[in-house]
Amino acid sequence: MGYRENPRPGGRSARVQAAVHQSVRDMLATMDRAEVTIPMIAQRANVTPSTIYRRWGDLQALLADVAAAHLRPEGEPARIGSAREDLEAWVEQYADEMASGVGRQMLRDILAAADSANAEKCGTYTRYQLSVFIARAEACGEPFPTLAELMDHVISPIIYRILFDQTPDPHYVRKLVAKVMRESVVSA
Amino acid sequence: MGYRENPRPGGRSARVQAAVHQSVRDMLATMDRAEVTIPMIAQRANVTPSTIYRRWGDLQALLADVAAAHLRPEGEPARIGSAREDLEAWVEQYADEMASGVGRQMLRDILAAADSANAEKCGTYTRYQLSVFIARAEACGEPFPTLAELMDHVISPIIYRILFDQTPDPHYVRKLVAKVMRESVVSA
DNA sequence: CCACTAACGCAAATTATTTGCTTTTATACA
DNA sequence: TGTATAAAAGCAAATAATTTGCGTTAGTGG
Repeated sequence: MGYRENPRPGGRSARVQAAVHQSVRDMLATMDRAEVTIPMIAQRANVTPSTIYRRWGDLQALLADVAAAHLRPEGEPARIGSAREDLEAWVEQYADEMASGVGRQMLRDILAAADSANAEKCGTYTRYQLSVFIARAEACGEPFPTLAELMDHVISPIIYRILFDQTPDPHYVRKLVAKVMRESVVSA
Repeated sequence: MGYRENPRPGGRSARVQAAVHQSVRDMLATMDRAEVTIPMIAQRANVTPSTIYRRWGDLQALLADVAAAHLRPEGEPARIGSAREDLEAWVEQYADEMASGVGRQMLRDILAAADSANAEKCGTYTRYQLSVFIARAEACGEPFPTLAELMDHVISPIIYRILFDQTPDPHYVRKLVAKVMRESVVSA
């Protein structure tokens, strides 16, 4: 009865999941989110609507699932130079992606879902990425903010602005990073 | 054809709006959000479903409207002592309310709506409340953070935690306020 | 008091969702 | 290799939500 969280790769279930996810991405790219329906997604994915209803429950949950999958990091963030430079580059790209139309919509879909599992997942992704920079800095003996400081004073303000409709521009993002770095130096 | 944003008070339209809002609040208090439907809301409000569909569009939008109405501040925040004390008390209550089950759900409803007008409204409410503390501090010559500092380093982290499922506890909230106050003193 | 129109009610038509039952298909084990 | 098993998919009927056209009501301004 229960659907497994991570279907065995290559199985039928995995194929259906991939087809449905792809279908959702296609539709979101083509048309307005408000006119996307489960029957349409099902048709494009060559699947019956009831399959989607049984597996995901409703549109909200499906969209949240697709969004979370998209937001999952591919690997470790790029290494350019110092941990600070790496962080700056990463945050700037993060802000850009989240503030884009698609990114914003994904955020909303994730937060709107009744089940907060995807939201948690997202937070975990971000914390993981940041912890990589922290580890690098530590390895070099470079002074660096803590994870909590980065989450509270860099990530949170960016996300807040995006959600409440004030796009964070690159200059603003750099200022946030600069500030948190300055404080970490002082306290070190 | 168009529905006016603020119906004339006392008119039929205003009565319908009040009845529907009340109905929504009643239902959210009684039952799970997932089982609330427009036909049910309509019945309890003694209104036809089509009235609700025509006026609000869909459940998301209606819930966002109700939530935004609930979040609108009643008046100026309480005056207890210094601006700092006032701020501390207010933020603590703000965090509590937003982190509660109902508050969290309202936040989500507001953010999930296709139209971001309600989200913006909410942000404006918060900024307005904070600006009152700033004005008070200025009147007393008390050093105080700027609006941007408060939004970025107090409000944003609180909201982020709530949305991504880490309830901010009172101690954490006090620390945020303490930190932003400390910095404002340094820079003054 | 009358004309005007935004907003509502009603009901039929459409569309989405749920559900019981059947069939398919991976997988584990003989 | 088969064969048993169970998870997940398909199908179709039943239910529920949404949309829409049209007639009615009730505030508003003349």
